[in-house]
Parts: sequence; structure tokens; C-alpha cells
Amino acid sequence: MALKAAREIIRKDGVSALSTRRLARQIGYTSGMLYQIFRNRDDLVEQVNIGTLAMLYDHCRTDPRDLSVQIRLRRLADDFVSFATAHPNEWDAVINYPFSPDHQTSQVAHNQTDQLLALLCDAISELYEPEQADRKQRDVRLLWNCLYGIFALASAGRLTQDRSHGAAVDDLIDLFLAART
Amino acid sequence: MALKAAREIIRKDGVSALSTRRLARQIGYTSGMLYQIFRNRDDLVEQVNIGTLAMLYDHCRTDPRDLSVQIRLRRLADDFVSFATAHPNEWDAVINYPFSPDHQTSQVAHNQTDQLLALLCDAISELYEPEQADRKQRDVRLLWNCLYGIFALASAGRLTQDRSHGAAVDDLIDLFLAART
DNA sequence: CCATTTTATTAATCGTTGATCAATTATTCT
DNA sequence: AGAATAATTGATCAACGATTAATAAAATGG
Repeated sequence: MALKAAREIIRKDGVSALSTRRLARQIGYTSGMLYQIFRNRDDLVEQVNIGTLAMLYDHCRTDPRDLSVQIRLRRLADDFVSFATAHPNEWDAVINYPFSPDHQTSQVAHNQTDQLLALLCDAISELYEPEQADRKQRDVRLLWNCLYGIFALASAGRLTQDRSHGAAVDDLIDLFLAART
Repeated sequence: MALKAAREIIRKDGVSALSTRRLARQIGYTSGMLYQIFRNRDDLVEQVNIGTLAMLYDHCRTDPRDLSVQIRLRRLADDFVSFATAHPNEWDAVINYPFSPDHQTSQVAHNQTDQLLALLCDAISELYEPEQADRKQRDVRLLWNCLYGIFALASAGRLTQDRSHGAAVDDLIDLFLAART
């Protein structure tokens, strides 16, 4: 319930508007109460983000086996883009929320992103021979890093004006496919 | 002088440690004074960041004409990596500082990054025919976005543990060259 | 050299934030 | 019912960004 209200605040006014007091007021409690549920603000945001990543995971269409790598990868990238477009503030919290320098990302959060990485991995899997597992992993990571950069800049409004999310992601996928097929 | 002290604070303890009061104390003034020089904290950080980008620009080796695209691009990427490694906190401020939602990036800052984009553009220029200018620009932007993602995740300590800055950037350059040569 | 205007600087203050904790209220268990 | 446990509050702390009236310093002109 606290998480639901927190998500709602983020959705409406962005993660920077999510203060303990406002969240407490929203759910009819006091700010001190929240520290029984969450260790601190970082923890609170991280829990919301975990949910957001789960939503993204569910939003991704699982691809029938017979599709080509090209289509599967483009489709997955498009799922990312459409999700980010549909939930800009929640996605921004995932990408750009400034955790404290000493914050340790929880294992649950790691698992959640690993799930998404696995989707990427599956999509490009048939480009690699079994003995190229290492290279495949590196490509997955690389794609993830690059996607992250595009989304981070897009959220901050620092992408080139005339090009959108989607166009930049398309260019990335094109580049990747040009190199690997 | 205020900027120098601000940079020193960032260098030592990160941009999150840069408060108006601490900076004022450092230079023997009062916090209110700083608002005569800077519009607000965003402005202060942005000014420091502009300096950091200028430092990075100076740090990049200008390449003699006879080098191959491969070498020029790798060298430039390596300059980015070595600079980020040498100035982790200042670089983190450039990449990850959370500006207020309504902050407008100044023209000077834009020019500074355009200068860096121009370096990238020069490095890959001979891969493109004159009539492919549009594609070249898109590739420059794409490389920039991807580099940004790698650095953002690296700064936040969210890259895969066993791989460093440099390895991820190398993979990116490899992918790019594989696609375009 | 004094007086006046302009500039530089301060100190106090406001509203807000994340976080803590003793005191209080509600709940559960025997 | 009464004791033990859990839930919740409200006050409080230190720090933050930002503003502003008041003060000190410097510059200017006669």
C-alpha cells in the first residue's frame, strides 16, 4: 500500500517529489512510520524500482521460437521503448534516481535486471555458437549499457531534439545487427 | 576561485558533498554570497561541469592525419576512459548529477559537448561518403549515447563486476568497427 | 577630504528534507 | 483482566537551498 502510493506520487510528479512526509500524508500515516518499513529513502525508491522492472518484464512479449533474430531483437527493443514512453517518470526513477554514494543495490534488484538481461540474451542467442558463450554475454551487457545510455539521456531531455527514444534505439539495433549478421 | 574550491570538494568527496554552506566555508565567505555568483546549485554544478568537459577536451590527443580510423577511434575512446578514471568524481558529476526537473542546460554547456562530439565525428569521418552526412551524424550520436551509458553505469558501480570501464568501451568500439568497416 | 552613491557581504530567517527516538496508543497472548 | 509485544506518533535534530533586510566596504564626485 505504501509502495502503491509511492509509485503514484512518482508517476504524477516524478521521483524528486517523493518525500517521506508527502508519502506518509498520502497514506494517512506519519513520516516516522515509514522507517519501520523501509530502511531509508533509497530503499523505498529501490522497492518501487523493483516493481517497475517487474512491470517492464511482464510488458515484454515473449517471442515464438520461429521468429528471426532481427525481429525478436527489434521487438524486444520496441517493448523497452514503449514501456519507457508509457511510464516516463517511473522509468526515470529506475534510470536516473541518484542513490546515495554508499547505497548497495539489493540482490532482488540485481535479479530483476538479470531477468531482463536474460530476455536480451535469448533474443540474440542463435547468433552464437555454443563455444562463443563469453562473447554472447559481453554483447548482452554491451547492448544493455548502450540502451541505458539512450534512456538516461532521453529522460534528462539531453538527446538530440529531432530524434526520439525509438529512433536512437533503432539505430543501436541496426548497428548491432550489421556487426553480427 | 569559488569554482576551483567547488571542483576540489567534488574531487575529494563527490558532487553530493557540494553544499553551498561547505563551499562558502571553504572559501571564507557566507553561503548567501554564492547566490551573487551563481543562480542556484544547478548553475554552480553546471559551471564546474563545463570546466570538466573542457579538461576532457584538452586531454584528448589530436590525431595526426595518417592514422587509420580504427586507431583514431580507439585512441579517442581510450582518452575518454583514462580521463574518467583519473577524475572519477568530477566525471560522475558530469554524467550523473541530478539536475532539477526544470533546469535548462546552458548554451555554453551544449557547445562544450558539441566540441567533443566533433572529435568523435572527425575520428570516424573517413568511413562515410559526403552524401552520407546524415548517417554519420546519427552514428556520432549513437556512439555518444552508448559511451554515456557505459560511463553512467560505471560511475554508479552497476557495471558487471569483472569488467571495467575500458573493456566495455572496447567492446563498443569493436562492435562499431565490425559494423562499419 | 568629506559625503554620497554603489557595491559587496553578512547574519538571520524561511520552508523543507531525511532521519531518530522516547513516549504513547493499540494489539495480541496467556 | 493483565502483562508483554507491536504499532504509531509527535517532537526533534541537523542539514539543505534559497531569500532578504541590514550592514560594511569601496568607489565616486565635488
